[in-house]
Amino acid sequence: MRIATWNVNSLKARMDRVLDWLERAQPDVLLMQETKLGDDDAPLLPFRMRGYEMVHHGEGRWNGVAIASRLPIDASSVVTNFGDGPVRDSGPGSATNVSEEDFNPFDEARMLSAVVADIRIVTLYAPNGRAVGSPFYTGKLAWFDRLERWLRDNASATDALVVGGDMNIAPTDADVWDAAKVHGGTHVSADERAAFAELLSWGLVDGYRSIRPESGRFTWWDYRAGNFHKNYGMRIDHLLLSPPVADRLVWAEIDREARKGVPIPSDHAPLFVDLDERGTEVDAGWEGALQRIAARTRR
DNA sequence: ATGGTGGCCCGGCCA
Repeated sequence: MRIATWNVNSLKARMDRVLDWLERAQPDVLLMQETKLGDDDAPLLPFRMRGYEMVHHGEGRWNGVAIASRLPIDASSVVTNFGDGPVRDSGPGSATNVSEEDFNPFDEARMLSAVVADIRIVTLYAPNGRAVGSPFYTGKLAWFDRLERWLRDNASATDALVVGGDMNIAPTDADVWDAAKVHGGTHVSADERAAFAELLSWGLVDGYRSIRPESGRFTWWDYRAGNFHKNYGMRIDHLLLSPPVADRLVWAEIDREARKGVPIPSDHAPLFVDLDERGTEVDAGWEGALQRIAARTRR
């Protein structure tokens, strides 16, 4: 079973790239972020024609998250915005921006979850934060607090769980091209990294890092200044796996090819994990599962 | 050191 995540930076603008990638990479489940669509504009039919159901949670002009799956999505399991109610409409004709004082990441379409193949999938688009210490940064940290509370209240690390997406956090200095150059900025601050570490201490495993120890592997590169070609990037997109899922992990990869070419693709590359075909029931072998994961993880 | 690019939709915001 292949589970992927990709910040597509406008699903409308990237439709051809995304559909081509589905054909090439054959993910069973694709978590998407920054679709920049309202739900009424979600392109359900083109995905359906390729065998993928899609659930979408959007607001119009910005943000927007989705799950596409060629395994059945349990419609009764869908959760949006941490179950906290509707998000704002940022589509045409609506207010186009909010002041710092009015910024509230919970007004925005950043969280969608559904159960697929007995695994609870969570697709996340974390706030960017803009500048350390700004209200947007404070809101980012509050948003991670809400995520952690939602996990505590609605899930257990003994559940089969994949929490993925554009987290906008590079967990360690090995996840950025130059720690000195990014020091002081968002994505790498101590508080953001603590929020990420909190997810791991709750019980989630960083799927990619758990089996890929090398530095210099990124999921995002700024469009500007030829950063992609210089590999000036950050590993800010993640697939965090609860132990029953992590125990099935056989491979993880970032498809850098998808960041290349014309017309220009998203500034993020897709990340995927491959799981073996065992089920996710590990009750009988829980300790063994944890030991296998620990033995495999090299940090 | 600054500014570089690309999405939204058409002036400026957001990443």
